[in-house]
Amino acid sequence: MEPRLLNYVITLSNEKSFTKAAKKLHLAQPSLSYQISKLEKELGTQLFHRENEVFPTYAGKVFISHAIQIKDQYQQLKSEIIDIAEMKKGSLVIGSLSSTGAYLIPKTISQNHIFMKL
Amino acid sequence: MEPRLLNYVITLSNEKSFTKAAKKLHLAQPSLSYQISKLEKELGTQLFHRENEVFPTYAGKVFISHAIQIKDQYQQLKSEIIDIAEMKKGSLVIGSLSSTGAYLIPKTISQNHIFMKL
DNA sequence: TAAAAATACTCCATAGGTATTTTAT
DNA sequence: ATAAAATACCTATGGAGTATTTTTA
Repeated sequence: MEPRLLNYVITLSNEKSFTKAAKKLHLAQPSLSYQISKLEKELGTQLFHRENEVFPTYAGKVFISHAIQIKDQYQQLKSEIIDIAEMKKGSLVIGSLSSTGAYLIPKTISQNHIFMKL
Repeated sequence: MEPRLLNYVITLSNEKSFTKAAKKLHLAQPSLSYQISKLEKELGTQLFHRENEVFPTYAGKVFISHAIQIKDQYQQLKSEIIDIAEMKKGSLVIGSLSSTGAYLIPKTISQNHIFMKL
């Protein structure tokens, strides 16, 4: 169950229509129908009622509340890693008084296990 | 980035070897190498050092700590939904004194929005 | 009867496999 | 020289598209 699917469910719940949700997701309507029904089969329960409106079942509501959390965590993961990646490319300039700095800076760096590329 | 991939990273970090991790994951070694390097390209940073041992970079460590949390949440999501699915299939027998029960039970059920299939 | 969802099929992207080469000790 | 990772190539599963049918209000 990929995070893409989580988004399908969340969007369908907001739009209350396969056609509208598919449009928002830049997806063909049958593709969305297929993914949702495949997921429902996998879980062994319906996630949505299809009556005059499309709306989440109890299981669907539980699914959605988790889905939102998982989506957030993915987002956090990605942005943290990207920050680290950018950091590696950047550079850090440290300034200090020459008298104390000449001794203290190398010592502090080495004691804190910072990897240096000179 | 599918949850399957999260597991690949976690396992590789534990096994400290592509060959061993691939075996644990019931995967061919080149498939694992491919997935990891593809992920590293996508994120723009290495997740593992490949020296005399395979071990996570700083970015790798951050990734893994998030990955574990996300995996857990997926697990929770799945088991909660499956519980609900099973519940639907089961049945609940309610017993009571006939005098009070005849009046109180239907009233209580209706007031609590429980769906009944008789 | 007119809309929205489901079904049937087709195609293509990519995950994963096997064979092989490269690298590092 | 050996063991492990990377690369090259191939196959097949399944995600997504178009066309169509079914359903329901």
